[in-house]
Amino acid sequence: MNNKIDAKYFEMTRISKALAHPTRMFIVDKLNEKKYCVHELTEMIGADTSTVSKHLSVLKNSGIISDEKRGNCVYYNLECTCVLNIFSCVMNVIQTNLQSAIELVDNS
Amino acid sequence: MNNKIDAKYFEMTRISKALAHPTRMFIVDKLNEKKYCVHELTEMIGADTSTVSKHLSVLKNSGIISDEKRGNCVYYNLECTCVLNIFSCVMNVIQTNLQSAIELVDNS
DNA sequence: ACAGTATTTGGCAATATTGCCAAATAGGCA
DNA sequence: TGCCTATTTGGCAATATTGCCAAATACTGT
Repeated sequence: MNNKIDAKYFEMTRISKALAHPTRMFIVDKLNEKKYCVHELTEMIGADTSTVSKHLSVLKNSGIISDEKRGNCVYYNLECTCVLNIFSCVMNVIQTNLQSAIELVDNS
Repeated sequence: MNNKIDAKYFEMTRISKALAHPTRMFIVDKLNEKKYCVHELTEMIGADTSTVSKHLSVLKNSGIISDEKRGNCVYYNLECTCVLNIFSCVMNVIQTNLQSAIELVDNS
């Protein structure tokens, strides 16, 4: 795998890396409902504000969400709802695995 | 975020974590063509066999791919093609970001 | 059984991610 | 201006991921 190909796939991991944390998955799920600001999310998540802020920063840098300042608060918005495909994909994987397990039991 | 909710989102990161590496993205992309065995993939990737084997193990444990022994070789198969949605999602994110940048320039 | 090829596993050092605290920055309001 | 709330950033310790080497395991063919 040469450098160019590696760069291509590295670019692609921007999305998967951004989603590779429970808190960030939670945030994406919540932002699919409506816009939330940092302290609202922080309260729901129950971590330090700075921690949540950094998670939001990761999602923003990957291009999945955007921010918008309203007075004292910063509201975050889900830009790419396509990432929600991951959610259904997870269900798909779980079901596929269960199906394999069932067939294994049936054939024994 | 209580333990139960955290467990839910942690479960969901099984997929995103598995895809959060360029080599594993490459493998998924390749397996979408056809089944490949470890030494074929190793040759394409250009890393140590053990390294590739461990990447395959990560993908397998997440349920994305499955393995099948044929004689001396172990062939891997893409079980959940839905993960390919990530690929188009990446393009989507890139385009969305470009669009925002263009609007920013136009309005200045 | 033996040699050769294919793959996995254990171990370890290098690197990356995470989460908290403290401090800095920014806006609202008296 | 000064105080309060909201958010971000720097720093650091704890943890997780990664990649190579060496060794173990498994199968093929002689």
